[in-house]
Amino acid sequence: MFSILNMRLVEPDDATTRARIRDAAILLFGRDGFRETTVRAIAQEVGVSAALVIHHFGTKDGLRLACDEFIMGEVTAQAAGIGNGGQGTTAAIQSWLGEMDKRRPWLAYISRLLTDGSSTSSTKDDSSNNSSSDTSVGDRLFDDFVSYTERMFADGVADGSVHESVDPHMRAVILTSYGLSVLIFERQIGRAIGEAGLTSAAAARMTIPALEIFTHGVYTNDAMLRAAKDAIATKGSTP
Amino acid sequence: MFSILNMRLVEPDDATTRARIRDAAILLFGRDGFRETTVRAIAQEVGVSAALVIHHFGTKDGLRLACDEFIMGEVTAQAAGIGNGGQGTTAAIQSWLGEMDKRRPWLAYISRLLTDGSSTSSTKDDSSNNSSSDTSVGDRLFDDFVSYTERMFADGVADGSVHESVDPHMRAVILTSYGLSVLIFERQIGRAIGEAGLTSAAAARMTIPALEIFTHGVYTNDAMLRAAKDAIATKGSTP
DNA sequence: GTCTATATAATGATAGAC
DNA sequence: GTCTATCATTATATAGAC
Repeated sequence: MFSILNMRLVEPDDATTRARIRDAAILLFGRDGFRETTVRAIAQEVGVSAALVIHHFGTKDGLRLACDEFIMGEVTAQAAGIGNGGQGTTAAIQSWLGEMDKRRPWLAYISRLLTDGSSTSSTKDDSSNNSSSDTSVGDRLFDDFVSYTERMFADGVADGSVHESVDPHMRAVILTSYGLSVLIFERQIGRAIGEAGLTSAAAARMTIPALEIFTHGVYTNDAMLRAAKDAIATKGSTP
Repeated sequence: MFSILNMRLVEPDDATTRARIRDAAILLFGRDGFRETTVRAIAQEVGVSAALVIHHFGTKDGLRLACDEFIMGEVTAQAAGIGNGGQGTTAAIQSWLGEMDKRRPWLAYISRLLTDGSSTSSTKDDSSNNSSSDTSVGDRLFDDFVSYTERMFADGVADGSVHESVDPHMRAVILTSYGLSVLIFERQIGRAIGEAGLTSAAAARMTIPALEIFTHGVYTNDAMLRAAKDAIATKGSTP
């Protein structure tokens, strides 16, 4: 669920030079950031000339676009089988934790996608919507997660496994934000427990405390909640 | 608490050129990122020459350092009076929401601080610790929040207002990550509800759904939690 | 497809006048 | 303190041979 990115573990990886360049770019962009990664560095990583990189993708930004599209294609923003605690959930969680390490290079890229900004182009739908709105690829990814989360929790409310909320949409936004935060802060989280980033060990250690929060909350009473409701309620009348 | 940054609202702002340059730098670094902001752009924002910027701070990185130190000094990572729902909490929440807009430029800088990496120097303690560890300013900020959160929740557990956790440290790390995520995703969160970023209106709308989560959780039963515990427990024996 | 130059532009930083 | 050149470096991108 939150914090869970499930991906198709890509086809027998085509080893064309173009693909190898793209993969190296994803690695370096994800590790160092877009602006700080040079075309030369990517070329060197693959063992080709910088000119060849440009030859294949036109410009550095074209390469970035190709990386974006590849990642967006590979990421299916869905919550594995870890839906609502039904049977198979235990196995699904184990499988997810086990394959964590495999996915890490892509996770770093996704993290950049969400925080770096820019890169406004779309996969292929410039058709109807050419209004000024500059929704970046990262924005679209975030929105997809929100939609998915909202739908899933609506189902949960329907079958009684999830509490109702006064504002289901906002709750979905918040939970999406929380879930993705472990990607953004993977280095810090890892450091805090002596691991090198979001390793499977780190992910495993996070699971129980996180589920504690989402199962029981952290507060034993609703004093905070009531105080906040009062604050909001009286705000309009007393600015 | 989580997601709550409280700052001293700075002294009558000194209007020395040096300070004005630093403020402009904070604005642009926060808005566009360190690498993408040029010395010339900062100079233009202030209305001086690029050479003067360098004259005052030595290098661009020196300027960044000055910004880091300024922000770290201004930010007191503490949870306003919004501690445990005691009296005064309502007023504290209102005050926090009201001053939200004022703080936004700094929040953007802090967001960069947490995600941009680099900038390894410390405020003034290079003394004992010159071991290879590269703890960035952002890392230190994150760690400070974790320490603060952990301490606060330990108090909460002691006075009965907060549930115990199987792993209090990890819980603090997770809650810090969640709290800071609203900074990182301020643009996306704003967009999701038709606001321009983390305005006070957006913050207000977030408050109740967030406190719902931290008061009741989202799940109505502990099926997920039990499944996860099983997954972790059997993992060692069946890899 | 792939390479070796090379053109071009932008940026951080310096020198020295005022 | 502040400015106007100016330098040196780096990075993207092009040209054209193989």
